[in-house]
Amino acid sequence: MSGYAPSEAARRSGFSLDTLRYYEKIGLLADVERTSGGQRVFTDDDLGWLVLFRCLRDTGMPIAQMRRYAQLARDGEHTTDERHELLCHHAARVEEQMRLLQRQYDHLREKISFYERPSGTAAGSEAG
Amino acid sequence: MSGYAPSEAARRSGFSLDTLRYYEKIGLLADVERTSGGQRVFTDDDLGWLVLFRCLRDTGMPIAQMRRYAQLARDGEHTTDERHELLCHHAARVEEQMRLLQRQYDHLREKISFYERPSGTAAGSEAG
DNA sequence: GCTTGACCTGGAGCGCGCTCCAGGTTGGAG
DNA sequence: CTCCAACCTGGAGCGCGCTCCAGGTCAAGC
Repeated sequence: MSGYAPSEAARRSGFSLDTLRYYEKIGLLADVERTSGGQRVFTDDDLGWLVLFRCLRDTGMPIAQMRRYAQLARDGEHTTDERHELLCHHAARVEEQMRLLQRQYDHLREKISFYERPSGTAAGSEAG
Repeated sequence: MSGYAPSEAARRSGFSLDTLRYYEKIGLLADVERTSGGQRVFTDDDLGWLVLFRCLRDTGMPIAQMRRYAQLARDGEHTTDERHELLCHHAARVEEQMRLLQRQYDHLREKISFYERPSGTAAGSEAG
């Protein structure tokens, strides 16, 4: 149930081995277990963190902020308010990001439509 | 109507002066006009390109691909099919990007909800 | 016991997209 | 004519997030 070799953790999380080591090195993952010989053993809990990191990374959170979040979580229950706030601020940024992406996607689609309509007028400057 | 000083072009495009120079240096902007003394003069057409570059950049297109598009446009009418295809492929990637962003945003919102619901069970591993 | 592939460490290197700098030139206001 | 802010060039440097490397260790299968 728990206790994954590095390669298995990489497969399940979608992060590379190097990235897993890197995340530990910079303090995103802390206290990763080891075998007596020193090889890493990832738990389900670690995997849960990795899922969260993927979510935050895919939504554009800088690593420094993920570190902060992880540190707060390690600091205990009394940091829940701050963690909550951190995630909410991030969510707001993501919403803005989604709006911008949608807007620029619409521009792109409009641009594409000029290549598809009969052969008419070139509306915006060059690049028709 | 046309003929903007660098600072004005920067203001209107939202790119920094350094970025405008950089874009010219790497061949995104070509044949930017100059005064007799060598200072740049940006045209409405240049501004149009910059608007396009911002759209492509904001949607995550790598600069190498923007260069390719710009070069094709300079190469003339017979490249319209290829340009169209390039933009369509990019649009498809943007759609995928939007889906991923939405999915991860939903995860994030779910995570946030655990901080907001009464005080119940910690569903996903740690980081509650 | 031996082999072999997965794993370890510390540290250097990379790819991207700018950003900054030094040292010199330009050009419009007064 | 003088001044000074805006501009020029070539090239170095940066911040991010990994990614790769050398040289060595571990552990499961035969």
